[in-house]
Amino acid sequence: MATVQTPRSAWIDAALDAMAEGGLGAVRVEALARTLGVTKGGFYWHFTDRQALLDEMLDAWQQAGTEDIIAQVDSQPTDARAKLRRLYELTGSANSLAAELAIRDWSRHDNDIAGRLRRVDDRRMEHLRSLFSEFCVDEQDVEARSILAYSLLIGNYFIAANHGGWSRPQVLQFAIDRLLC
Amino acid sequence: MATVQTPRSAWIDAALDAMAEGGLGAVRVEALARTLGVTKGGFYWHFTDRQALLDEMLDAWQQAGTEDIIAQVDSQPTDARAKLRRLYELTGSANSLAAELAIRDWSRHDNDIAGRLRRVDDRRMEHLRSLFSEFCVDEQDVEARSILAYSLLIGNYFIAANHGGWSRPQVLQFAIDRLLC
DNA sequence: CTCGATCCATACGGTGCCGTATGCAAAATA
DNA sequence: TATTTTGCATACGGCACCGTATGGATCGAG
Repeated sequence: MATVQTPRSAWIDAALDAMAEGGLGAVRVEALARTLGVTKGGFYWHFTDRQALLDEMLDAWQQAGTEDIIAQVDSQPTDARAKLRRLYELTGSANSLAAELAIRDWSRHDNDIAGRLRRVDDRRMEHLRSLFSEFCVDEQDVEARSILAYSLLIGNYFIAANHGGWSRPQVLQFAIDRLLC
Repeated sequence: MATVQTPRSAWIDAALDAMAEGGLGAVRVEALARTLGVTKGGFYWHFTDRQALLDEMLDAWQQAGTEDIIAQVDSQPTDARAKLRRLYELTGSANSLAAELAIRDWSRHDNDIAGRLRRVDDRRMEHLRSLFSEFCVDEQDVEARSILAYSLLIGNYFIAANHGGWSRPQVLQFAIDRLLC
């Protein structure tokens, strides 16, 4: 076979999946090896140790969770309101947010992770500000809508509540409509 | 000494503190024993096993994170808007939300935890609905504001972004003002 | 003062994981 | 075909934790 059998990216993807399902504690070398159908002998050929995998996993998450999504949203030839609605569609379908809970949890007791998370949050908030600024003049209003919109993005993923007669997508629409006044 | 030396509640408090700082993986019997200045010999006298501690810890969190806060907010003889502002003050100062990230992370791969979390989120959303209903007539508006307010509560704790010239409390005020129209 | 209950110390076996060492087979290269 | 490189298997030592067993110390009740 010309292609690599289980490339680095396979380990990184498996690590992200494990992180999404079981948190940081589930990102175990031997467990990942089992899901990939190999033993950890191969892992330590690709990576020096577990920390190296975690670093590359975080790099991949940072890229996919910010720049990739932002580029996909901004590539649409529409106005800011449509871009914001598109943003909620993308983050809802894609599972790029799946590992976020574990990473945010992780960041509380790891300064390196906290720094990465701050850069991600800053980048996303900056993007939201640029979108809201296209139809809001008051800077305080822009900042308020941005933090509300970002909180809604996070909350929609993290909150498990029911909504009586409405579905979650419906309630999400109500909230978005209110943010886009 | 007439009082118990290290009662069950001491173990539970220590467990919540460890959970808040290091997540579920930090709630270790031997580590808690070290912080309490004893050995795990005492732990296994109070609790049958680690799971029993986790159960009681979750019971305490559920009570403190919902009913205690709701009672404290509703006891004020003010209108709904003032109660909502008070809610943000309480959740900001108290560290009852400190363990939330770890619990939300935990809930993704544990059905028991997911059920507890759903009850907590439902209870909090129900409380928010009752408050917003006091000055909003439209039910969709109430639901939209409630999910936005709850998301903001969660987001304020989970999001690490900076806000340029503004402080986080300032931005929080902007957002709250917008929710209370 | 005795005695039982309460609370903890110490020591142990078992498990799951990390990282290393070494061997081996298939593929690339020459 | 001979040789190197690539990717993984296997086996091992070490560590941290869980849970158990057992003994000891302290305190209140009688």
